[in-house]
Amino acid sequence: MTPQTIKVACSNCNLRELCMPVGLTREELSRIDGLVATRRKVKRRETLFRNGERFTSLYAIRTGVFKTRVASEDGRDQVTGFQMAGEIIGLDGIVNDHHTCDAVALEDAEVCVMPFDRIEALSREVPSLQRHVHQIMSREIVREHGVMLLLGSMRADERLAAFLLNLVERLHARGFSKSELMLRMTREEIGSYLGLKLETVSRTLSKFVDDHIVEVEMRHVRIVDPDALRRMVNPAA
Amino acid sequence: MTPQTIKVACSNCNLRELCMPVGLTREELSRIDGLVATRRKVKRRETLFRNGERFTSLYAIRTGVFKTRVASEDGRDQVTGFQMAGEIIGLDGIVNDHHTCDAVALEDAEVCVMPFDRIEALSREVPSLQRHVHQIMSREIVREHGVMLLLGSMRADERLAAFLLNLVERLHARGFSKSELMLRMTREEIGSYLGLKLETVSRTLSKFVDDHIVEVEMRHVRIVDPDALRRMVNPAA
DNA sequence: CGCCGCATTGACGTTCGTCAAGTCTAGTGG
DNA sequence: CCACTAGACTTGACGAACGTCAATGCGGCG
Repeated sequence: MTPQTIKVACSNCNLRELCMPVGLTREELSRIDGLVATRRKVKRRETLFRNGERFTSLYAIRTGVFKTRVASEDGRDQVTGFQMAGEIIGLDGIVNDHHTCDAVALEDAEVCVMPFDRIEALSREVPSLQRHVHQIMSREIVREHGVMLLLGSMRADERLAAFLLNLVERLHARGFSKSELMLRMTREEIGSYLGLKLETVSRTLSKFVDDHIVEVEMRHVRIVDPDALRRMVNPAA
Repeated sequence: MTPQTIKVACSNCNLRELCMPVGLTREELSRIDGLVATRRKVKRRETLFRNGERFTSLYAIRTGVFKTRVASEDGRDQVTGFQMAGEIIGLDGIVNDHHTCDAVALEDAEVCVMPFDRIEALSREVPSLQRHVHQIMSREIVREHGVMLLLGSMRADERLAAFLLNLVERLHARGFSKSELMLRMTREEIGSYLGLKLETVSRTLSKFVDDHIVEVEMRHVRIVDPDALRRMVNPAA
């Protein structure tokens, strides 16, 4: 076994508790080591894939944070999500064999490239991988339901509260602080995701600071009163 | 072959050009005839499944229109989609073995019940079915991206225009008119889907009538100037 | 025939977007 | 190393779009 093959093996990956191999037995895990064809580095501001490009692979994020965005032919665009280590992107490309959104690295990043025909072939042989692929897609559908609820029925402060709680929770699952986070995206990108203008994001953040709910120094956010944020998202609880 | 088995066979279904069997060969089609365990009738206002219920099956709509909705613990709820003949619902339940939204019939309806373990088993044996299941899920993800774009960046009139065009296009694919449609949902349900209040939906519809873009008689809508609607959704084109 | 849910319309208020000015920061090149 | 610059962020004043509240009309169902 060369160092190279060790390097791209899921069975050795420190993200295996979060990523593709979750819930697989040791034996299944070794069977899916062939999933990752290669790794790919993506520099800050560069795209992993773009709207219109041919779909070939799903990507598991190893390091870095991405945004995905869709655009209508006129200038309008919408950030559809922010993705971090262990999350899978590219699912949009399956239906028409071409991607329908852009994936842009918000910082230097690295992904595992998983050719989709390999995923499908292995899924036929490893039922728990098949189930896992279905779960990943279903999870994305459910996540988007939540975003629709947010965009369709929440005020600016509620949206931002939900956003911050979601980010810090996902970071915490990756071993980072429960209360402190470094934003990898601009106010404008946050606004695009939340259906707000950047000025509204900025003003709302400032209001949170005034209310001693968070402390903000540019991209660095410390959540002082998480319960206040939770009450905004869900007044009942 | 009893009449009963004929009745639930995909290979005999008049929706096979729209539904699960799309793109399958005759031989593959006969292999998936076992997919549908049974049919189920759902009366107007009744639910096919509810948030929290155990997930067992996907459902292919044979007749009728459904809405799906998510709710937060406080009263807020959001219609996440309207589904009609040939479309598949229940995908939200895969990830956690429980449904996370409600599916409500907007008129008396009938669905084909497809137990998910059967779908997975057959998918392993029939690659084109496997591919098709993946496409259905990916299509739902892409659809939701479009809704996010709508909710995040469009004005009320643009949202309503996009909604009407989308509905009439899907109805046309099912053999109905290109320009006339019967709404199966209330103004409030449309508003919930579009992130608007029912009064705004009503006012915006009235404005379309004043501008000779549509004719409206309660639930009955006739699209007089589809290009005007298209220009609202996409000013560039 | 009467009732109730659905829809329309108007008056008014709130929230958020727009426009503009000014500050801060990080990165670049002298 | 520092000055410069472009991009990112903040803040204020104002206006537009949409929500809220309320009155009224309409139509289908029992």
